[in-house]
Parts: sequence; C-alpha cells; structure tokens
Amino acid sequence: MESKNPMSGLKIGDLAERTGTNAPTVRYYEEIGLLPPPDRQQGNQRRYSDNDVRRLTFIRRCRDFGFSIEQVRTLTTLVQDRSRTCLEARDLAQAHLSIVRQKLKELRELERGIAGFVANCNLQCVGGPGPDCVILDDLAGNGLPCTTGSCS
Amino acid sequence: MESKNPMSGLKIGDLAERTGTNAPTVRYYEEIGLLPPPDRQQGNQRRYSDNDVRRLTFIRRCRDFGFSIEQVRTLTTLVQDRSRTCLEARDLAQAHLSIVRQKLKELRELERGIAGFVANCNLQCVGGPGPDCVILDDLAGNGLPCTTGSCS
DNA sequence: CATAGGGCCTCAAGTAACTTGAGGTTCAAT
DNA sequence: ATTGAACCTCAAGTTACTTGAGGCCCTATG
Repeated sequence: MESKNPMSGLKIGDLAERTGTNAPTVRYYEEIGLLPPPDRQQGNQRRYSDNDVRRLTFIRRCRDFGFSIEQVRTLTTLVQDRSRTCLEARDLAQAHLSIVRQKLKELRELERGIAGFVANCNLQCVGGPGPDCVILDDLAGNGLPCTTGSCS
Repeated sequence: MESKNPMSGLKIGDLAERTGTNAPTVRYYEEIGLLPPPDRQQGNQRRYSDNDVRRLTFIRRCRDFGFSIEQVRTLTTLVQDRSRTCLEARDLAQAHLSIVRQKLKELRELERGIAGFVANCNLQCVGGPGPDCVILDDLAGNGLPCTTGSCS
C-alpha cells in the first residue's frame, strides 16, 4: 500500500547520518531558522529532501571551520533572497574564500609543526625517556626540529 | 631606578596581543589550569615569560582548529609530566597529526567549492541578477560549476 | 604632587551552540 | 498485538568563552 502517502523523504535520523550531525542538532537548526521547517508525516514526524541534505552539509562544513551561525545564516539566506544579485553573492563568497584560505595556511603550519615533532622524536628519542623533549617548543614555534638538544 | 624589581616580563595585555587572544581569556585559561599561574608584581599584576607566549600560541592554534580544551590539556600536560616517555608523546602527536590532516583535506574541499562558485559567478552572472544561482548547490556539492544552468 | 585615564584586578552573570534528559508518541517488525 | 527503536516536545545542562560591575594601580602630565 503506497498510494496516498508514500512517506517519501528522509527521516531526521537519516538526514543526520548523511550530513554528519545528529537529530537534536537538526531540530536546533530548525528552531533558530537555519533550516526551514520540513514537511511532516501524519504522526508528526519530519521528512527531509535531498535539498535539505545539501543545505545541511554546507552548514556543517562551514561550522566545522569556525564560521559562526550568523555567518552561515548570511550565506544561506543569500540563496533564498530573490532580490540579491549574483554579484553580491559572489562578493560574499569571495570574502569567505579569503578567510578559508587563511585558515588553510594556519592549518598547514600546525601540520608542519606536529609532523616535525614526530619526525624529531623518531630520530632522537627512540625508546628512551625524553623528559625535556618539549613538544610546546616544536609545536608553537616554527616547526623546526628540537634546537635545544634536550631531547633525550 | 631598575634595581630590585625590574618588573620584567609581559603584562597580560601584551601576552594577549602577541598570541591573538585577549586578557579575560588568558585569565580563564589560568583558572581552568591550562596556563600555570604566573608571577605577580607588587600590585598583584600578572607577568608572563616567553615560554608562556609559546605555550599560549600553541593552545590558540589547537583551539582554532577544533581541538577541545581537554584535548589541548592532554597535549600540554604531556610536556610537564616528566614520567612520560618520548615515544608516548610521539604517539599522541601522531594521532593529532591524523586529525589535522583530515581537517586539511576537508578545508581544501571547502575552498575548492567556494572558489568554483566564485569563478562560475564571474563567468555567468556578471552584472545581472541571479535569483536561482544556488550557492548551496555549488558549495555543498562537489565544487563543480553550476550544473543546472539556472544561474542568470 | 596630585590627578586623570588606561590597564589591571576579582567575581558574577551572560552568550553561543549545542547536548542531555524526562516523559510521552509513533512506526516497523515479529 | 506488542515491543523496541526512533521520533516528538520542552527544559535544563555543558563548554568555552565574553561582558559587566565595581574597584585598584601605574604612569604621564599640569
């Protein structure tokens, strides 16, 4: 029997799973207006579309990299707002792009720092205790190997 | 007169500025034990060393990329703890390295997505209104240019 | 020398973005 | 028919800060 109401669409749990979130967060995003209120099945359960999957994926990605809810709201609202021009959208996206690239740069530095520390450990500390092998120096500094000679 | 107490060291505001934080956050980190209580000048003001600068820089970097306070605490504690071996430190750092690399990967995707959107706009939407130029499709999807042809 | 203002102090309350819990309903499978 | 997982709402809790109130200290200038 799949006549009148085929119950199409994703349940909140499915949506959450596909987007790397969880159900309460999805409801929270709806509550604060980041996600539009979805259709409800009889029985009051929410049903979501593929478009919701895309939208939520985007939101999660932005959030994961430190954009605030309000920043994300600005970007997503843009889409809905038929009075905006494409150029406005582009400019905003461009601004976000700059921020993302800055973050990329810093993240690469962090990676270099940690990788340097690990390499240094492998070279100098194998098996021994390294009471003065100061991880902070390597990580917070320029990522160069231990310059103090204090590692083991 | 710089005889007995030359008041050496950074004031809390200086430390904050050099590490991209602010004074209340520094005090907060002290309160929760992420930063050690610093020396105090007569007059009760905190004074910080270069080592504090390094430590706080590291903390900020980790925090900026989504490591929780507790994860950061684990890493920094490692340094203080003279009973750990260098290999243990390395293993932990290695684990963090994996996470950082995963984040790098995702961030690059996000960058590609936004850059693609901007490029697409430049090609197709110049000057005109783009009511259906769905930023979400481009950003949340695979980063390819608009496939719907709906952009202007 | 005194005084003005900028930075520092503590402590308390507020905020952002969720997460967890309580108490109850619905759905899908047996 | 029933049972267990997943859903519902609403309220309270958590994390990681931020902001505010009320007051002290320090340095530069009149």
